[in-house]
This record gives sequence, C-alpha cells and structure tokens, in this order.
Amino acid sequence: MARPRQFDEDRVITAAMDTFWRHGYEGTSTRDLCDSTGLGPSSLYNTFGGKRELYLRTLERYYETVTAEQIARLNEPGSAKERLRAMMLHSLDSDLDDTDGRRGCFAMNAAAEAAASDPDVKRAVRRCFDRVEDELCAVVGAGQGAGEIASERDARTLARLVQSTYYGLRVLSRVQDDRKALLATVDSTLADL
Amino acid sequence: MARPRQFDEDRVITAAMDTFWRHGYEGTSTRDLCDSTGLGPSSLYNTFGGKRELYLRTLERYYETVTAEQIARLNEPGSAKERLRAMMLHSLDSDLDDTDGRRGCFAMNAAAEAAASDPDVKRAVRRCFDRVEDELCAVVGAGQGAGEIASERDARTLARLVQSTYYGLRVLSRVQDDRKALLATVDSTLADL
DNA sequence: GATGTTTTGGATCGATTGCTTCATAACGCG
DNA sequence: CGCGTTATGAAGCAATCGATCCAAAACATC
Repeated sequence: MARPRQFDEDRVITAAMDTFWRHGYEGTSTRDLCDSTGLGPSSLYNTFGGKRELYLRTLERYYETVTAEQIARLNEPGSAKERLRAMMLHSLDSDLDDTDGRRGCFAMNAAAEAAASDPDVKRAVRRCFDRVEDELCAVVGAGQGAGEIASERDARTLARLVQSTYYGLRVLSRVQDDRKALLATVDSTLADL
Repeated sequence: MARPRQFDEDRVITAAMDTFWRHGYEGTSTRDLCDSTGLGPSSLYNTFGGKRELYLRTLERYYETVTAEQIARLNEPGSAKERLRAMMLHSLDSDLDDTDGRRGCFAMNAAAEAAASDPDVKRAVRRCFDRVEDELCAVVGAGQGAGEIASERDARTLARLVQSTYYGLRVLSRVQDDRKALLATVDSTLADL
C-alpha cells in the first residue's frame, strides 16, 4: 500500500539512546541523532515527531532493557544479600568502566538534567526507579522470610535504604575512581540488613 | 590607570551559577549568561575567558558557598546524629521546594552532565564531595567518641555510608515528591549507626 | 503498468550558538 | 588637561541549532 521503512525502529531507538546517554539531552543535536541512527532528518521527524519525543522513547527503551537487566540480576540464583550485592557490583563496574565512556545511569542523568523541566521525563525516570524499588522490596522480603535479613523493620523501608545507597554510590562513581572504597560501602550496607 | 569595572565579580559568578544550576551547562547559552549577569558579551569574555571557564568558576563558587553551608550545618550544636539529620533534612527540603525550581544539587548535576567529558569539572565536583565526606567523618568520629555511635566500624566507612545514602536520596528527590518516605530513609540510616 | 500512499535524501529554513571585533567610554596618572 | 590603559556596548561573525519542505523512490493494489 506504500513504501516500507528501510530501518528497524528498535535499532534506531537503541542507537539514539546510546547517543543521548553519552552526551545528554541538550548535548545531543539532531544531526548527532541522524549520524548515530543512520536516518535522515525527514525520516526521524516523520517517525518520532522530534528530538524530545525521541528522547522519551529512549527513556522507555532504557526501562525495557537496562532496568529489566537490573531486575533480572536481582532474580538470579543466590541468597538475598548475594543478589543485592550482584546488582550493585555490576552497576558499579559498569560505571567505572573507562572503555565505555563513564556514562553512568541514563535514568539518573535524565533525572539531573531534564526531570525538573519536563514532567514526561520525570515520569519516565520515576518508572525506572520505582521498578527497582519494588524488586528490591521483593528480594528483601524473601531474605526476611529465609531468616537472612532481620524482620524488625519492614521490607519497604529496607529496600529504600538499599536503593538510596545504591544510587548514591552511582553518583559518587562519576567523580570517584576508587573501586575498593565504593565496594566497602556496598558491603557495609548489606551488613546492616 | 584604566577604566574600572562596573560590576562586582562575585555577584556575576553567583548569578551565573544560578543560571547554570537551573538549566545545566549545555542548556545555558552565553546570551542567558549575559542576561542573568547583566554583563555584555565582551565583558564576560574579557573577564572569564568563555562559557566553560565561567562554569568552572561557578563550581568553585558552589564549593565556597553551598558546600560550606552544608559543612556549617554539620557543625551546629547538637548530638552527632542530630547534626547529620539536620544536614540531610535541609537538603531534602531544598530539593523538594517547588518555589525554587527543583534544581537539586549543583555538584550532582555537574557530575551527571559534564564530569565524564571534562576532567576539570570532575575535579571540582569531587572537591565538593570529598569535603562533605571528610566532615561527615569528623561528625561520626565525634559521635563515636561520645558513645552515641557504635565504634565497631571505623568512622570513614560509616561516613561513606551516610554520604551515599544522602546523595542517593537527593537523586530520588528529583522524581519522587513523597517527603515522608525520603525522611524515613534518613532515619533508617541514622538508626543503623 | 498505472495509481495511491508512504518513506527517503537533500537542500534549506529562520533562529540561535559561542565568540569576536571595534569604536567609544571611563578612569588613574603625569 | 592630555595620555595610556582597560572596560563597555553594539553589531556581527561563521557555524550550528531543531525542524521543514519537496521531489524522487519504493512499495501494495488494482
């Protein structure tokens, strides 16, 4: 009925996410997006509407891929604390990986740069954070059920405690290269559970 | 010997900091800076060199003013835990203040947006973070000396734990408006000391 | 193969970017 | 009062910004 698209929309969004991730929203130009996605401006605007709309799509994609991986890591075999530790460790090593551009957590970057001025961004970021919190809560609850984690405080409270430390460490990792020190804080947090 | 400046350099840097703080580095144009500082472009470039250099100056200013206030708050009268709580509470309420534009922590914003691509920014942000860590360490040490905080773990470790939770909460506050939940995490952290 | 519909590439839009130029203004000093 | 020096304001630089336009292309259907 009409000319078919020459590109895979998923691949385009993934490529755009990578570009936004590395350079931020304001730091990424539409030409950068055309270069990284391989699309011409007309295709890009025809398909997604504009830079902001594409940015929102990449935040959804982040939720579907990276956040999903975090959740998956929390559900791998092991004790509750082992699973919490695995997730934090993986993120920290990712944050400290120089060969990957030290781009940090895309959702956190969006929270810092764009959440205050764009309610849709705020919503998308919150979705990522809330999903992590819920799963942390489930893991902590399981740990409590197994007698591995003290049950004095409720699971939600402890989950938020872990979550805060986790994101805090990822903030510090932007300017702090001492892996050992960051790791010690992870273990301190787990020891308190 | 020559024409004197018509502006106060400190006021200009403070105004520029406010603009960068609200809109980020990339989101702030040189014209924005001219508007907020009242300077013409020639004065701005003659005095500071360029946008990036002025940005670095505003990060120094942040250290001298806002970070200094955090330190001061940690040294007000009260028990160690009261002082830790006062600092975190103040920052959280500042983060959640809608009348102030929800601009968050300038150093954290810089860490997310610019630290990866600019070593000077990274250094300036780290200076803020390290100063806070050191003072947290001193407060925790005092708390341990007073028997208020357990002395099993060393002060540095506990300080880093508090610091991580603190920055993590400030990340969450960008997209999370539930003051009560954030506050509960503060008290959970202090309870573990 | 003609028709209708959508996609594509390239040129280009006005606006804005970071920054520079330059004549003029405002001083301290002799 | 001149003179030397620095600061200022306005105009404007090439480059890039996000976004649009349009003719050509690529299909499904008739």
